[in-house]
Amino acid sequence: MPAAAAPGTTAGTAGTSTDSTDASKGVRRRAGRPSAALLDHAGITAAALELIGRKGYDGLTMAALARQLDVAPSALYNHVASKRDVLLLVEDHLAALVDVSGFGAGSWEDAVRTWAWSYRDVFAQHTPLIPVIAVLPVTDAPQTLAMYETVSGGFLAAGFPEERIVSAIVALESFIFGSAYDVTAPADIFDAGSMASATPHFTAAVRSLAARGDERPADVAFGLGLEALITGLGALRG
Amino acid sequence: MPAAAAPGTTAGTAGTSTDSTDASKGVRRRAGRPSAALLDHAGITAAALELIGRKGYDGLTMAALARQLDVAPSALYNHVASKRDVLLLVEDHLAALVDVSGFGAGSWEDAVRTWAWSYRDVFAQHTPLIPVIAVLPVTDAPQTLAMYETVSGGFLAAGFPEERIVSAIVALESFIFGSAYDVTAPADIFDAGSMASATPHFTAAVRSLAARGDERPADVAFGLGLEALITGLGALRG
DNA sequence: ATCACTAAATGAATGGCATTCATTTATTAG
DNA sequence: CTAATAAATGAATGCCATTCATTTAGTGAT
Repeated sequence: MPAAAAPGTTAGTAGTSTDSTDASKGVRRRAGRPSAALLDHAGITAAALELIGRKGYDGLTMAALARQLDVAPSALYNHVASKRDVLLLVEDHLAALVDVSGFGAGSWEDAVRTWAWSYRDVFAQHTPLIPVIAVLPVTDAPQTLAMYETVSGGFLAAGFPEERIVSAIVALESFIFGSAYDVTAPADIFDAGSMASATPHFTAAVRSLAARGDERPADVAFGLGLEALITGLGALRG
Repeated sequence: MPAAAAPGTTAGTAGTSTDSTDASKGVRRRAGRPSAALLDHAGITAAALELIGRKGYDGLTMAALARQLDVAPSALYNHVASKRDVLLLVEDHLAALVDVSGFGAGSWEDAVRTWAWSYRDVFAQHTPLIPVIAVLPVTDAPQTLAMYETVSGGFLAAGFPEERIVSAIVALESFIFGSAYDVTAPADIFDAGSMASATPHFTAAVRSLAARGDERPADVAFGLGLEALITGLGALRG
């Protein structure tokens, strides 16, 4: 509270006072319907993404988001019902970044490879969304739905029996989500510390993994699992 | 604030007043060191688990946990540094529930099957822990470490090259964590709603899955992926 | 026995958070 | 011209984790 700018109690006729707090640009409307709406889903999504990029998910609060948009926090609730809705907007935006171009182009195996790696990479940057996505009814996430449609089409074209397609995709997705967390895990996550002597097999395994350390451990594990899934699931084709 | 019970400002000599608010049993010490400590890790863990079981993770607040233990919220901070620490205690307790008995008994494949299904089942009931586990340094989670030791030993005995063991376990774990979310997903998660006509392949696939609906979809997907991983990863053995 | 120390409790802040609500007003439809 | 509405405001509300000064009961050393 900089200087108690006497903001007109319950809005007199005071008109144009420049915005007080600290928002950059300057003059803001005091209330009422503006000539063009300040907020919409696209703007909220973009602001949320910028905020996430700058401050991370801890910095994504409704207040910060409102500040970014030069608007009062409560104004957001004219456009989204809850913070969860904001996360859904972000999620659906990200779904469009996943590379599904392989389906319809090369082999099914290569298409899955491209899709899975890019899917993991996108959400490794956004792990706080994973608990949301995992339980998200796809209904109100059109881009996400579009991704599923392309992938399903690819599986169908590759000869998968229709009733196995969703299960196969879910299995891959589960692996992808879990693997996204790995990417963000600290390097020393498997350091047993003082208990190392009590866990000889595990400690040795961790050490010998670290020994040959050109590729990132998370990438090695992901590659290993993904190839296994591609081979195993591919066998379901008719 | 029930009736402003005049709680003795900064603690007079008031002695024995029975606990006011609503805690059941009755007389509680007013301050100072009790004859035996009221709190320890085991008690906190047990209380947290009971609370989670009764109210879910939303009900697990430091205040509720303290109430459960008939203690002031701030007292918890003599034993844990943060709420995250409480979640770690819970996680480590759950790790001990995972069935690793297969390792050292039957085949490697069966051991992995038993382990993976039980691991998934345990954490499907506790998905809010997954983001915590996934980044958890194992150091201060002895039961979790014990699980890894047993599993590593099983892989080694089955002929896995040492430097592949951690990667293989991580791949399986990633799949398990991702799959744990599926179990809790709503049945209609893949209902495309009004957009169904725009996503014909996907919609058809969802429908044909639902058609043959004896087994839970999450279980079908998990079984499919797990068998693929077992086959694929098993091929790494020397 | 006494005394200093310390572990373990208290309860009263603190600051941040999402969300709600009565109110205001510019624009638009009739 | 007027009534309705969409979209903003800012002031609560209630919940949350966490901090802090303070108190006190045991414990170990002298």
